Amino acid sequence: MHKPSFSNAERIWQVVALIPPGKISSYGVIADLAGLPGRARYVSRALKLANDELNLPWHRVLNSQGRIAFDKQTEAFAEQMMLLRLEGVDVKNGRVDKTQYMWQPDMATLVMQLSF
DNA sequence: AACATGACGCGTC
DNA sequence: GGACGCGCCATGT
Repeated sequence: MHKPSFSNAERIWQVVALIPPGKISSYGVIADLAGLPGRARYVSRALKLANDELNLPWHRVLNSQGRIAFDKQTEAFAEQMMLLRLEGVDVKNGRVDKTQYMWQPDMATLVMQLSF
């Protein structure tokens, strides 16, 4: 077997980087798109591990209910809500309307944009 | 090798 | 809605 070109974390980062401004996705969906079904938890871990200089749009990743995953009273929560609002996403009570904002990428385009 | 971590998801009550 | 249990598993120590 060949050594994989990218680690699981790197693949997750690649997918997150594709979420367009004004749209959101979820940990579970990102895991699926990265070829890691059932590993939503690893997406959160990978985001925590990511270098700031990657400039990932981490704020566009919410939980499966469209809610910000951080506790309401944390700095991270406030920052994520601010970043989302800056790009026009309506956040109410730490939650966004998934039917309105969920990123629904075209598969063919997605495949072309990913390196793995 | 064993163990804890992790910004999760889903079903059930 | 909320609380709880369980599945998930790469990574770091």
